[in-house]
Amino acid sequence: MTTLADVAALAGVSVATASKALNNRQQVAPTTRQRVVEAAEQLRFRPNTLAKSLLTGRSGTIGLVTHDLDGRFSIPVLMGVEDAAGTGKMSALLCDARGDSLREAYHLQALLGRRVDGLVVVGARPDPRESLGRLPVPVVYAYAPSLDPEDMSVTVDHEAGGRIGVEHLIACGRSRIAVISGDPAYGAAHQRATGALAALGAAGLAPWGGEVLFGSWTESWGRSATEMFLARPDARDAERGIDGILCGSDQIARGVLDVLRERGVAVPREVSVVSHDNWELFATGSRPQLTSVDMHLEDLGRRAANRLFEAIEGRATPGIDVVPSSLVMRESSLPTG
Amino acid sequence: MTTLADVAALAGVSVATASKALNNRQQVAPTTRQRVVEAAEQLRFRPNTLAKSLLTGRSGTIGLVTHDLDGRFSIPVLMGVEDAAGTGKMSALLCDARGDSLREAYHLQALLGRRVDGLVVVGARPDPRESLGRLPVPVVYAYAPSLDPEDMSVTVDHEAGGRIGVEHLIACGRSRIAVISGDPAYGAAHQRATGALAALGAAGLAPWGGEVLFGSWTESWGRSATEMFLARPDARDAERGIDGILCGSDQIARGVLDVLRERGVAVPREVSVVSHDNWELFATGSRPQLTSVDMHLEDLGRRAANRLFEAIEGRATPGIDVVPSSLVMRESSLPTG
DNA sequence: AGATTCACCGAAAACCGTTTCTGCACTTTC
DNA sequence: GAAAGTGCAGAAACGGTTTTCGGTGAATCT
Repeated sequence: MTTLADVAALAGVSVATASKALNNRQQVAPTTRQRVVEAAEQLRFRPNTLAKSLLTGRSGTIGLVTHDLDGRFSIPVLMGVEDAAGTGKMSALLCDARGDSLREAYHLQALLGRRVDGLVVVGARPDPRESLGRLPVPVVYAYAPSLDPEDMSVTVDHEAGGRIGVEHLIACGRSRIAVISGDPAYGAAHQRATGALAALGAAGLAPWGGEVLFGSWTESWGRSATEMFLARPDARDAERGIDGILCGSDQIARGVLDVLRERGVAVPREVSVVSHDNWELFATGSRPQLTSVDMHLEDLGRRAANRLFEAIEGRATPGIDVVPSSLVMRESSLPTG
Repeated sequence: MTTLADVAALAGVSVATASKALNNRQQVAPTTRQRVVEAAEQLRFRPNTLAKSLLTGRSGTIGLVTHDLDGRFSIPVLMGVEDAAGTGKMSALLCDARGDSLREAYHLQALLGRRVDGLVVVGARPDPRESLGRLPVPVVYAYAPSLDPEDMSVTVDHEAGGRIGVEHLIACGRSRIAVISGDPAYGAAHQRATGALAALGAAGLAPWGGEVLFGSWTESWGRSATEMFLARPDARDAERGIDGILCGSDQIARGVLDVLRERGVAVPREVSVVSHDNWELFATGSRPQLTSVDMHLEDLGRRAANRLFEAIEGRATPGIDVVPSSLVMRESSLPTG
């Protein structure tokens, strides 16, 4: 690897001058600058970031600790962070703790040893997590917020997501709306349900069947729940039957659509279906394509990164930042007018 | 951040002794070593990796350049690399070039500036890619091999995958096997088909319908292809009809299953279905669950990383390393006996 | 007792590549 | 001929780790 000294030697100047020439500083004659630049190109000189880090005390790297790299939700967040870092001359060190706090601690130590300027911790699920406590560098919790309100967190507004979904169904002229949520062990399942119930209540409605159903995030649960609904005597009644279903995830919706199709229920004419997550592959692969609530996870990742960069600059902003969701409309819901 | 000097001061020794104590060197009395270790723990001392890197010329980091972070196939490879790095005291700097060679070049420069010890380049699709040429550090191409045979590459044996799939169907007692491949723009689509045809030929068979169908990797194509097959007059003939289908991907298989189900074709009794990729979510969410060829991508990533580490140690091994696939059996194929 | 050996430890320097501070020489201007 | 400015080089600093070398004291040997 060529060093600045090599460049300086080739250009016939001192390292000091070479440094100034390459960094567009004053006190260098244009011809000299030119000679240095040419020498640098000729030698394919790349300044050693590590050495600079020593001077500035900044490594220009952030630690990216994830908990389910193979999961559906971490990746978009990661992409957002990586994108924000790349445009800001920062690089991200990737670590996968796989949900294990021991692995997390191990990676944390390794990252601190590398003198990362900050950390983004991406949770495996949206429920709040234990804080890492005071660390020598700022930390932003993404997706899963920290339990400590003094920490910086960026997360999703699941309640608003549920509300948006129902409001859209109502706007489609639906009023007998069933709600099939996901795994009750997840806070998000409840929050989405709460938002949905709030929107129903605001319109003077109650969920079809009287209550929200909880199960799991799977297609299989979507199928079971739908069969349970259809088993009720008034399910397909023209006046009192279901005319809309809000699903806790695209996978659930996928199961729902399968059963509706099998039973000859027309979607969206007879029943409109709206789901959460907007997982392209599921949402566009199904028949009909799914209207779904998008959490804007990549945006969430970008925000997390930018907040971290601000904190590194000394402008920390404690508290939870909530990224609003929005609806992506497709065929499974039929908007009126 | 605490330095070695702080630790030495607290332990009442010199930095030299503290260094020797913490690095298990000779010339330190056991009691002294103990004092130093305790002081280090008390102060949460983490040696500055950057400072050491300057001395040794090794940064202990590798660059991880991916081309579709949100894609299905990069992630498992990434996980494998990250896992191998973590156990080997290395860290991975993540970059997403998003299929753009300009972005790739930019990230490459940034990584070289950070003095990474090596690079793993993960392709977006399995087709061979342009070599990056001679770089000051070793490079391993993962998933998408390099066109230059002197480079180090680790990739998938798609032909064997196709063979394995057909051999399994034959072992299930099937002999009238249709092959629905994916996007013909992908080499993998052809290689999988070639392997399938070879296995059929070895058993004295030809694909049902006379040829392999190419389309895209989508569910929609799986549905269309199946409908085309079923539209033939002898499709469901007891003697000459289809009794097995090999699909180019789980998504295609998903579409295939949907149509078979709609048409009342029993899977696996009447027709056995085998697919590629073993994407858990698709393979286990379908009815019946899919038998699928697994590419062992995480293993591929681990191999790539380990080969890179060997190259960094000076033991480079040019050439293409092919990771064998294997079958994961589920309900969609009915093994006999 | 005096000499020798040895284990243990500390001071100081080297080291990595870059930036920046300080000062010197030379030129231009009044 | 003094003052001001320009262009450049030398050397320190950055933050650690490691190494070299020499010194201390205790134990062993003569």
